Amino acid sequence: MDGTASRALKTRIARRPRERGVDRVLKLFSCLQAKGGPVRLAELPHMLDAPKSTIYDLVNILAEAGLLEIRGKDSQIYFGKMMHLYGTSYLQANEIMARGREMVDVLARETGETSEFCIRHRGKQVIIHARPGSRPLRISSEIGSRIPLPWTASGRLMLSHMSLAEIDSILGPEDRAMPDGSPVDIGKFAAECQASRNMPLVKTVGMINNFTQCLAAPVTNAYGLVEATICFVLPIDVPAEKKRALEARLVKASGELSLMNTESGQAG
Amino acid sequence: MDGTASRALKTRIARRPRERGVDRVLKLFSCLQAKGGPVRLAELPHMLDAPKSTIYDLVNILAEAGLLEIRGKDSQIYFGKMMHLYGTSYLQANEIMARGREMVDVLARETGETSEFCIRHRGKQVIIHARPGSRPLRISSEIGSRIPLPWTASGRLMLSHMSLAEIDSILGPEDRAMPDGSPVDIGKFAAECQASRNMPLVKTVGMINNFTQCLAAPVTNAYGLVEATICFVLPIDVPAEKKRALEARLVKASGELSLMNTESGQAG
DNA sequence: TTGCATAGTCTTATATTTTGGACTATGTTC
DNA sequence: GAACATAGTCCAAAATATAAGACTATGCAA
Repeated sequence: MDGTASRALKTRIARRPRERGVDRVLKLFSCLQAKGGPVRLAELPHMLDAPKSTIYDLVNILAEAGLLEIRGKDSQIYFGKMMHLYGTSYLQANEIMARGREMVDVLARETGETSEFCIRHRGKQVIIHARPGSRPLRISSEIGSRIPLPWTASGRLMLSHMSLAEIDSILGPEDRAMPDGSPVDIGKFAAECQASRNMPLVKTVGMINNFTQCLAAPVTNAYGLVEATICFVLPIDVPAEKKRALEARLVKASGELSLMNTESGQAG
Repeated sequence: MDGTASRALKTRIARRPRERGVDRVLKLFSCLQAKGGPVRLAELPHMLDAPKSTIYDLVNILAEAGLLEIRGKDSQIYFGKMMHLYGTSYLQANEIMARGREMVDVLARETGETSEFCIRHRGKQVIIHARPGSRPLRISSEIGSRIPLPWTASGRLMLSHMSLAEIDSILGPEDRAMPDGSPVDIGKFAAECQASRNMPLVKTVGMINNFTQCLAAPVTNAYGLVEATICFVLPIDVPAEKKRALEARLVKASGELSLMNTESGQAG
């Protein structure tokens, strides 16, 4: 009506005067996850930059459904029992994830090193299970923490089957800078991803910080796609021999987890 | 405007011409949970009695957010990785639930009997973790299955702190009939609930069917409220001595799980 | 008690989501 | 290849959810 781009504007640009309930809900979940613990209901509208009436309405609906819980006289909000139940259902339907979690526990116990199980969500890797090693050094690997894919070995594995265009479309603006702020060269990064295709193990040394290195191995589904990675996070100065042993152990773990059904090898 | 009950009608009666996105999402989750596994996307509008366009739209949004996953060329829909992550966050914030799950595993291993961990959701109990016993008999205790509260010992415990009015408001129409179809006497049921208050153990024999009995013990939070129950599901003919031993074990487990902080005894 | 701050409820209008249904795409059968 | 079945996309209109903000409730301080 008013110009050339009226349709385009309509899609998703600029924060519109009103936002969809579902979108608000997704942001709410994401926010709670980021916080890592209960948040006061009265604080949520501010945190989400959303109207009070909307948030009170939605939270009540979600709490009624058991996806959220409201606790105490100051109405602390956090995930609810149904969220847990649905999450459990996911695990039951995805054998690979359930076994990955267990494997992390086994590896950490066996080796004493910090072990993680990671998946991809959009342009980031998400740690869905982790077990700290017995070393004093505490490496920041909280469950749920998100790291841009270009920062990690895991990230390269999880993108290894994708084209440059796909990779480019997946990375958000905030995923295109390295920890030191320097921009990611997408072409080079995509090449690294593709180079890691079918590799049993990828290592990055000092990429996130100067004190740690990471060993990552792919966990593939029945179609041969990398669904997750299993990793060790190690201090930079691990003795060479120990490192070699850890690498071998990780590759073995990866192989045990991966579902490489020969029959479905050419199904995808 | 048009009569006495216009406000009341506006609230939730009759399926309105349109339904809210959030409500559709909740029904979708519930439906997937009930199915217990992936459902074809094209089938969902029919299953949910919802318009195609709406479901396709919502599913895409939820899949993009990682709460659902779309798999294969026939677009199988099921819960996604983020659902699992959020569910895990719930567990981390609710120590009691995490320990309850572990305890079920311990009890089942130790005794060889079917053990369950249950919570309440509206007028039903929901099994959030279960471990089948070593007996041949398979009792229907799938994780996620829902049973009306009046059918179980657990149900009585979980309502034990409530008044008749509260109990009445919680039970939906479908929760007011026993397995044999006979209606529940709410007054009598509420009395039974209140009688189970502070009981370390409640038993029901042959209530759901004639072949099983159930032992249930309360798991209370820091405020002394019953947040969950831990149970044994046994065949009707367990030797008396064995039964006594199981009862004792369950009470012990219940005590270990329950958080009865003396300091917060009068906080609620 | 008054005044102030924080929390939560309720109402009404408008901006937008939901919806029906037409349309396209894909695959299967004859 | 035509006819059909199934799956998925797109559009414009109507119905209603979101949002703004007034309002009430609660708690605390002076």
